[in-house]
Amino acid sequence: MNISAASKAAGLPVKTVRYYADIGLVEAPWRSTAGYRTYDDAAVRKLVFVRRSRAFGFSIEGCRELLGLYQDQDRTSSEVKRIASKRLEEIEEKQRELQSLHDELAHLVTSCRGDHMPDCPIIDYLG
Amino acid sequence: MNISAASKAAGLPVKTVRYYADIGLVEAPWRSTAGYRTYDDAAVRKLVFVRRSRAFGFSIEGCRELLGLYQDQDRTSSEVKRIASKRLEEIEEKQRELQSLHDELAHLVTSCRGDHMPDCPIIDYLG
DNA sequence: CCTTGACCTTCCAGTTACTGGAGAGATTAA
DNA sequence: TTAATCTCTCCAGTAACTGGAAGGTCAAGG
Repeated sequence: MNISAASKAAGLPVKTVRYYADIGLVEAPWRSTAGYRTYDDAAVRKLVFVRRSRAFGFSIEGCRELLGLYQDQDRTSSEVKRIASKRLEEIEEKQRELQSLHDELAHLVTSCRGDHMPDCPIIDYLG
Repeated sequence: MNISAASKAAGLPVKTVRYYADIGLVEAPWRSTAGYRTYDDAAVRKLVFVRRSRAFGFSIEGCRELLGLYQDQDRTSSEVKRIASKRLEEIEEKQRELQSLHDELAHLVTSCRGDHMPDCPIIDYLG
């Protein structure tokens, strides 16, 4: 499988697949005589794994760690759960931040008349 | 006021204040003979304005736009409200994303036993 | 056999909003 | 005078790609 077939199969842009190979996250298992990256099903599965992990907001380094566990027959589910729980806490922290941001901004937007006059509680609050 | 005094007054790192000057967001009104940036209260107020805007998640360009309105006597509150509402929608969109991410990941984490065995629904889901 | 077009390669630059550090000049206190 | 503390500019790095240039490869059609 050349890179474009692999990228389609994995649901990732070609550029990203190449990038993941460059940083040693998911390397192409072989190169053709012309130097073309050649992927097999196992490599594509790793790419999909990374795509899904990224969708959960794991960093590249987090993906690297998860991918290591994915391929490790001796892993324990507690290791995986620990990493996932950490990410879940980050998400919850972000949610709390966004919630207070939302409430504050929503309040300001509501209290702004939005007319042709310059007076504005939003600007007042920021200034 | 030299840059460190201004940065303390504005609640921003010196590096950031210099950066804002470099990109023409909030420039120092004067320079000393030695070339030191010199700030006055009005400039500090602008820096504070930018800090608060950034805290709401506005991009630098968004801050530039808001700052323009802040200093524009002829602004209308509807312009401000439009920009703030846009940001509010972005926040709400992000909240929805995070919520579904959270629910999905929380479900996986809950269903993982987290023991010494390799079997793990989280890994299964990602792979 | 040749050409055309799609594909592949590497390398470099740009994105966002800073942050860190080097090297050098200015100012201030002891 | 000297040491410490500013301040300056410029360069590089961060995260995770993305776009583009310049050039090699391959398969199909004429």
